[in-house]
Amino acid sequence: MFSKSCEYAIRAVIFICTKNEENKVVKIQEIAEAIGAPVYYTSKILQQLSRLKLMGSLKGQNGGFYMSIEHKEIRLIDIVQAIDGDKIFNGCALGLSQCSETKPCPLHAQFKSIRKELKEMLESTTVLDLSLNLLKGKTTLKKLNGIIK
Amino acid sequence: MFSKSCEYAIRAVIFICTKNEENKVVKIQEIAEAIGAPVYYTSKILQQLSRLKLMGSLKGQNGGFYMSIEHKEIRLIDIVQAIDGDKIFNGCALGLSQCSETKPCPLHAQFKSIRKELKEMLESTTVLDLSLNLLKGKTTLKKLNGIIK
DNA sequence: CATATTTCGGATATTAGTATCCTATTAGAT
DNA sequence: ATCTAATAGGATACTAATATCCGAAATATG
Repeated sequence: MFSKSCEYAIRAVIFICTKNEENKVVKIQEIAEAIGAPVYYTSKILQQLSRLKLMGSLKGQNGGFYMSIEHKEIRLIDIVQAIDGDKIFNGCALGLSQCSETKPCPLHAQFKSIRKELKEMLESTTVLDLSLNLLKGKTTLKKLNGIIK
Repeated sequence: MFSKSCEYAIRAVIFICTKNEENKVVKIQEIAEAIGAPVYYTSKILQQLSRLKLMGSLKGQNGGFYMSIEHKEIRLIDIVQAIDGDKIFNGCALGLSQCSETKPCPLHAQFKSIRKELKEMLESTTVLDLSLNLLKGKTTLKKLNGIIK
């Protein structure tokens, strides 16, 4: 569904949200460890998100990544779009470039509602929503057990 | 969503269905040309499906691939599963191996109905359904224009 | 100011997916 | 029987995704 990069990105933003109350920054080392992803690779992905202003970053000592109040209102679709582009909800299921409403591929109709539901879900879900559920213990992220005091 | 291999596979089976009335076989050359896919690569994929009895094949002169009446009743899910496995409808959206109903990832609930709809669609759609729509001109496949007499 | 610590960004390595090539095998046609 | 046209299958090449490495830039701290 999503690329591995995108999975890492989503897991990372959720984790950062749960960790940083009032703009406290989280180091890449801690993030990668917490979400079970390779450190250097994760750093590349977060740099990308940072460049797009989907999260904040601070260089130097005591630096790291953070999600401000505004960042926490970011929708999942923005993260997905930043990393994977929009082929998931816009591209043809059979990979046909000319597929459209007027020239539909054989699966076009069947995929329509699925795409729609997926897109609406990604549009309506904020990073904050997900991080709150995580903090409440309703959901789990790799190695996150124990951060809830 | 699907791998390129899987896209080719689905396009191919649909095309073969539209072409072969009463078990007439279609050559790989014609199939690949019709669906706009590389010949050798497509042949590998169809060999895979043939080995799994998801379609038939005949060697030698006048050989090729075909879909018998029984093959036409094959569900899309069987093709997808054969090529891509079941991670699309069973795997965790965030790539977490331990994600489950009791230990859900932060996106588990949101994805539940999407997965379900996708799976049900793939389970209920037969290759024949899709090929019929194609023959009726309701849908289009690359370069298929003109085969409808 | 110097140092330590962190992200940034360019370069490289590894792996998996996609694509091609070639020989063997099969079976119809001559 | 031989020849020809097709799939089968092993081997190889190419490409994109994933993962790692390292030096540069920034910034807090002593």
